[in-house]
Amino acid sequence: MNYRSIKGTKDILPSETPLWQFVEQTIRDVFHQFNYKEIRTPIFESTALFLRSIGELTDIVGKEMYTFEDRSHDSITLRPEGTASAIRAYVQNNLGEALPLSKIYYIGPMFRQERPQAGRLRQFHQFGAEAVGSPTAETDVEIIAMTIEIYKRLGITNYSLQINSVGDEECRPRYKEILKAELLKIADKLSFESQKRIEQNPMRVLDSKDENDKTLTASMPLITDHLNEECAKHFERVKSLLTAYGIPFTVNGRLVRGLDYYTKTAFEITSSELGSQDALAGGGRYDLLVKELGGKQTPSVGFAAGMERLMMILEKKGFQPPKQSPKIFVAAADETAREWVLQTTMKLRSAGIASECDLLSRSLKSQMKEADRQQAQFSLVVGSMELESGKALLKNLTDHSQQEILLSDIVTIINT
RNA sequence: GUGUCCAUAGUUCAGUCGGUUAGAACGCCAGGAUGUGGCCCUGGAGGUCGUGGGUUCAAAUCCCACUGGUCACCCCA
Repeated sequence: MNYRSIKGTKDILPSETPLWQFVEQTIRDVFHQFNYKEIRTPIFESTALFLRSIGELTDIVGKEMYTFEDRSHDSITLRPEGTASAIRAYVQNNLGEALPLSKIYYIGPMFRQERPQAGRLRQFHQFGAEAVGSPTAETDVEIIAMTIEIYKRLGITNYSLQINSVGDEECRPRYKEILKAELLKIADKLSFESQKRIEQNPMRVLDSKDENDKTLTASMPLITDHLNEECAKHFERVKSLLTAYGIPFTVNGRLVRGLDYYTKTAFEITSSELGSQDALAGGGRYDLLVKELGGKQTPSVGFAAGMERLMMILEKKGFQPPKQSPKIFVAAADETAREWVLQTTMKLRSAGIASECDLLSRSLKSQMKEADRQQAQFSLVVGSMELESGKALLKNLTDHSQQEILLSDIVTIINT
């Protein structure tokens, strides 16, 4: 094999696209029912946008971005996530001037250069939504409820929702100092990775998977106990609304997301059906990002979710998307009928009926086999006899029944 | 980026202590008294055994490197 797709990228084959299309349609249906409108942004942006929004110290920016210089020597990056582009577009196009609240969604490919593994690709697909312009807890909960509605709609029930509040620009730095001081006391006992994080990203240490780190930090102060009044109130409101909506959740005071722009609410949905990459979706509030990217101070909430991970669960459950098969296969019994068959197939298609006929000059038996393989609902065999009499047998391939029909009526018969 | 395991028809796999024509199932193609699919029967096509080196009289089989896949770490969708 001479050429292969790039490591960590995958072809989505004709046998798989029906599932993709079905899932995408379900997602769009939910978004539209929550009145979110689609935004489509370019899949590459200036590198600076991601540095500024995601944060220079995050893993995404530090070691995962596909960054290159184009022929004009501009630094370009393939988007590693969707929020930065969406907010850039929001600011650039002054969407905030047209409406007090913009509810937008996106769906498409993202790129991160990591070592591939189960549930992790270099080109993967995310869907997500942003509610730009609302500070209320009601909006946080709408975003969470909408995410969950998508999984519910697809019959995925085996997930768990974890929430946290990561504070705001006032209480988070204060908490970070307290935490840092505690961590420094035991720094030499922590894992190498955690030691590196104490200075720049101390909250990450609490999120470490290292067993030893976990026990060492078991009694460390949590951000949820150090929120200022506003953040604490907001968090309480989120929790009580979730409860009121009947959405189960657990509070995880150690939850930190991989992007620096989150404030107040952060959440993650995980599934035990997945491998060690078990996050189905994540999101939260980002009240500072719009201003950071040159817009007005605009409180916002959003989430992003992985398509592939969602589909891994559906496949595991044996989920079958609706079939995309022709309604009728028109077969030619002999050479004289071939032209009629072609024309009739075209006529059926023009009438909006998915139809197929033989293009390989094959025997009638082969044509019938093809009709079966394609899972056509009906077959119609036409030869010189039928052309002469103007009648033919229409066969239902599911229940094997046949009925004689007038060739001139074929379109209306199939249409009913 | 580090590590694990793996690499044989289109697919999933078998292939003994290295031994000469590399197999199966499914799929694909063609037939089964001359114009009807699915099941069944018969026949057929299809593999430089991932690539390159090495050991050996002899390598799909043993060794090394590379490439790719896989899973895990890290991190996350």
